[in-house]
Amino acid sequence: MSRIKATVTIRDVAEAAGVSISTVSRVLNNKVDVAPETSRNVQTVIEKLGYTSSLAARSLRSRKTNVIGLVLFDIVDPFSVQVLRGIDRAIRELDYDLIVYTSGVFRAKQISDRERRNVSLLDSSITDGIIIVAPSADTFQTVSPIVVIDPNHENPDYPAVIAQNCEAALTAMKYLTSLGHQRIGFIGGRPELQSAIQRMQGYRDGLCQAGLPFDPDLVQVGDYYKETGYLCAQRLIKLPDPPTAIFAANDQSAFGVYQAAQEAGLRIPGDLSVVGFDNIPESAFVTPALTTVDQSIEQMGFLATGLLVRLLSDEELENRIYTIPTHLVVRESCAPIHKL
Amino acid sequence: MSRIKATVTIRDVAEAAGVSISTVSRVLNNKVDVAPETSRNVQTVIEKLGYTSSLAARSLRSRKTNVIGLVLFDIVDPFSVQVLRGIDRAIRELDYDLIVYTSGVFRAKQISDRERRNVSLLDSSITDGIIIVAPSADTFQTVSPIVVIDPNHENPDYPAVIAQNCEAALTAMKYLTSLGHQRIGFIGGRPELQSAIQRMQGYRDGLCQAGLPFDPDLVQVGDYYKETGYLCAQRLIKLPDPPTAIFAANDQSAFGVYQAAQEAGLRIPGDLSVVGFDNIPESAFVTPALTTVDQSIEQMGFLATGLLVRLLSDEELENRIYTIPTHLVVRESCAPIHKL
DNA sequence: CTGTTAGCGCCTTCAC
DNA sequence: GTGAAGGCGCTAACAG
Repeated sequence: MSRIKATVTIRDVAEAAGVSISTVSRVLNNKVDVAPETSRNVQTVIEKLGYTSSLAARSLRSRKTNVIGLVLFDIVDPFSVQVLRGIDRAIRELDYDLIVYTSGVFRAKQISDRERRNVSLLDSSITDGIIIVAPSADTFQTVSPIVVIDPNHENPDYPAVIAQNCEAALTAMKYLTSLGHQRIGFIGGRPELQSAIQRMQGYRDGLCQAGLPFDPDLVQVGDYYKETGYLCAQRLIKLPDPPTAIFAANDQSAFGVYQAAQEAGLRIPGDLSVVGFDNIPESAFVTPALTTVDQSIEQMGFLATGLLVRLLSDEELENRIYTIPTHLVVRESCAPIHKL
Repeated sequence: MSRIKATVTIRDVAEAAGVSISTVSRVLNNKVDVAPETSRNVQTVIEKLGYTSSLAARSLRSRKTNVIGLVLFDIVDPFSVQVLRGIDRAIRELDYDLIVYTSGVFRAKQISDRERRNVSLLDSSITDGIIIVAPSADTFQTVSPIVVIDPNHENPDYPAVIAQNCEAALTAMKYLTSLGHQRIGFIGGRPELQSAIQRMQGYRDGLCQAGLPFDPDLVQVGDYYKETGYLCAQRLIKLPDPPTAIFAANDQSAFGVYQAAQEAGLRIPGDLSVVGFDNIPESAFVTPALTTVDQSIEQMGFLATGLLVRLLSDEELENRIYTIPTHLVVRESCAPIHKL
C-alpha cells in the first residue's frame, strides 16, 4: 500500500534473477543476443520488483534518454499552455517523454541567466533535445539540439518556429485604417523577441501604407503581460490627442487595454477599437469578443516537436526558420470611427 | 552565437582553475574550508566557462537535487493548468525547481502502469519529492516523499489534498431541488478517484434529503472529460422520462452537456438546468455562464507544494488529508422548473 | 549467449 | 585548506 523504502537497482534485479548486471541491461535495452528464456526470466523479476531504471544513471552513461525538454518563460501563461497543447499532441505519437522545466525565479532581472541555467541543467543531463519558448537569452550552451519557438532577435543559429508576424500586423493595421482610424496606438511586446519586432514593423508599415505619420507618443513598450498592457493603455488614453484605436502586440496586452478603457469610461468598440494578436481561447470569451490575429500557437508547438525529433534522428532540416501562417479573426472589438 | 559542442564538466573547471575536482565541488556546494581566494577564483572560471553541474550526475551521487517533480495525468487539462498555477506560485517563493512530467501515452488502458513508471523515473533520479495529481494508480514505489492532489480511493497512505466534495455536491443538489427539480441526472467522474466517489455520495445524499428516489438510469459514469460528458448527456436526454436538471461531476463534463443539449434543441436553463464542479475559468465565459462548485484548484496546488516541502525538511505533517473548502457559484445555467 | 571491466560527472570520506 | 580515491546506477566495449 504505502511506499517501499529502498530503490530497486539493476543490481537487485541481477541478483534476484541470478544473472549479471549486463544481462539485465541487455534485456532492458532490447539488445539482441539474449536467450529468450533468460530474457523472460529477467522480465519477470523486473516486474515483480517493480524496477525502473534510473533516468539519472542512464543519461549519465548513455546520452540517450528519450526525453524531450521544454523550457518555458512562464508555465501558466496562456501562450505557453497553447504551445504545450501542441507539443503534447506531437509527443503522444512518438516514443518520447516530455519534461517541462520552469523555475522559481519569475520575470527576474536575470531571467536570461536563469534560462541558460535551466537549459544546461536539462541538457546533457536528462534530455535528448530541448524546445525553448520565447527566450530572453540569445545563446545557450548545449550538446544536444535546440528548437526555438518565437525566437530571440539575436539567435538565427537555432532552428526556429515563428508566426508570419509582420504580414499579420500589417493586415490588422489595414483593417483598422479601412475603418477610418487615423490615430492608432501600439502596445509592443517583449522587445528582445523577433515576434515583437516584426509586429512593430507591421504597425509602421501599416501606418506608412495608409499615408499616416508615425507618432512616437502612440507607441508603448510592453512585455506581453496584461498588467503592463494596462499601464501602457492608460498612458495612451491620457494623451492630449488620444488614439481612436489600439493595436496590442498580444491578446493579454489587449485585455489590459480593456481594463484601462473600462476604468476611463471608454466603451469598446464605440469609443475605442482594439485589435490583439495570438487568438488565445480567452479572446473569444471576453466582452466584446476580441478581434485578433490567429497565429496557431498550438501548431507551433506541434511543428517544433517534429523538427526536434528529426534533429535527434540526425536528419538535416531544409530550413532554419519555419513560418506559420496567420490570419485576422474579426470579432466585435472594432468599429468604424465616428464622424464628428 | 551558436551552441558550443562539448559539455563543460567539473573536471574542465578544475583544470582551468588549477585546482582539484574536489575543491570545485566544495565551492559548488558552499562548503566551509575553502580559502576565499580559491573560491573566488573557481567562481570566476565557472562563470567564464558557463559551467552547470549535471543534474544527472549530481542526483546520482548525492540524492538532493532541489527539484520537485509533478506527475500529471494530462498536462493540458484545465484542472491541471490550475493546479500548475498554484504550484508555480508556491515554487517561486522557494529554493526549488519544478519539473513537470508527462508522457506520450494518453488515456491508455495501462495508464496506471505508465503513471508508476513516470513516478519512479523521477524518483531517485532527479527529484527530491513528487506531487501526483488525480492518480489512476493506487500505489507508487518511491524513496522520496509523495503528496497527492485528488487522491485515488485506494491510497490513504500518502498525504493528500482534496476538496470538500461531498458537502459541496450536497449543496449543489439542495440548490437544484430548491428550484423544484425532481428528476436530476448525474454524470460522474473517474470512478477510481475519491473526488468522484464523494461527489456521487453528495448527489445521493441530496436526493435522499429531498425525499427523492434514487434512479440508476439517471446516473452515468463519466471520466471528467467533455467528450464523455457529451455522450452521457445524450443518454440522459434520450431517456423516456428525461431529467430536468443535470449535475455534472466537473465543469468539462458540464460543457459536454451543453453540447448535447444544443444538439437536442434543449435550451439551458429553460429546458434543462446544469450544475458543474471545479469552477475552471472557462465556466464563467461559457454561455449561459455555468453554475458550479468552486474548489480553489489553484489553492490545492499551492498547499500541496507547501506540504511536500515540509516533508522534504523531515517535518511531520499533522494531518493525512487536507481538505479545501468549497462553495457554490451561482451563475445562469439553472432555472426553476417550469410548471406544467 | 553471458560475465568482466571501465568509466559517465559528481560528491564524500580520508589523508596530507 | 586541498588532493586522491571510491562509488552512485548504468551502458558499452571486450572477453570468453
